[in-house]
Amino acid sequence: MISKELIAASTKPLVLAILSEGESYGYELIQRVKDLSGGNIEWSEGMLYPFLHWMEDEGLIESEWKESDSGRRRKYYRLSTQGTRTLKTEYEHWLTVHNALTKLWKTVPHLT
Amino acid sequence: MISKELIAASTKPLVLAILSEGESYGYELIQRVKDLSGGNIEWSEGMLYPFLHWMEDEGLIESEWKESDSGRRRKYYRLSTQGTRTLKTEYEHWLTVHNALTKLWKTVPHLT
DNA sequence: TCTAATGCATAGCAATGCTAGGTATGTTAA
DNA sequence: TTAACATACCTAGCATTGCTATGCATTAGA
Repeated sequence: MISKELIAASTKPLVLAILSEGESYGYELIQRVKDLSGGNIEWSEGMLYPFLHWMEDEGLIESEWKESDSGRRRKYYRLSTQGTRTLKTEYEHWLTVHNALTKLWKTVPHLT
Repeated sequence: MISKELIAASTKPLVLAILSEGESYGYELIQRVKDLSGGNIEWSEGMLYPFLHWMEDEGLIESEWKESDSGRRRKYYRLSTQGTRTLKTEYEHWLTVHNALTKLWKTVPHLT
């Protein structure tokens, strides 16, 4: 069970990176991340929807209601210019921390 | 400026990994992490000390007051057996998330 | 026609992060 | 001498926030 801290830290970069591939909507994002992580990352709707609203308020993503072929209405999100920039800094910050951790892990016996 | 979410997610694995090299104390941990990260990760004392107390309560680390050669008293921490186990699961969880992110980042143009 | 899956939304409060403030000692420079 | 800085640890207290729990609506399948 992945800690809520790690979930909190990875949600923004994950959403931004997925949307960089093309538009998507809440429900699909949840499943995409579950798939990508082999079932280890499970977002709840109550966590993701408010977060998407917040990201939109921050100008990182833009939304549009659309009718899917099934007739169901979905709120599609896409990256804004600002979101694309933020994806890059999120990537850099993650690597900064990852590199610090990697240096340490290398010296730990029986870790890998 | 690294987000508080990313700081929160990385503090536990960083402390555990540093202590796996040998005992250390609060003030030194703060500097060690600053060094390791090229100055990008700056822990505050008000954040770290309560966290170390919490880790000790959880049984991840053990402490001992000692007199340093300079005559100053320091509270030295070392990994417990439980802490060593937790270091391993923290490592695995981090990699799970890191791998999911890496898959996505590979397809993003101009990211690297 | 009942259940499960899809799909979005938020009130409300329990939990918590960490700012801001405090204590104390050793060292260096003026 | 003594001021200033670095070292070293601690916590009260509360503003902030995460997300559980719940609700609504539609479509698919059994």
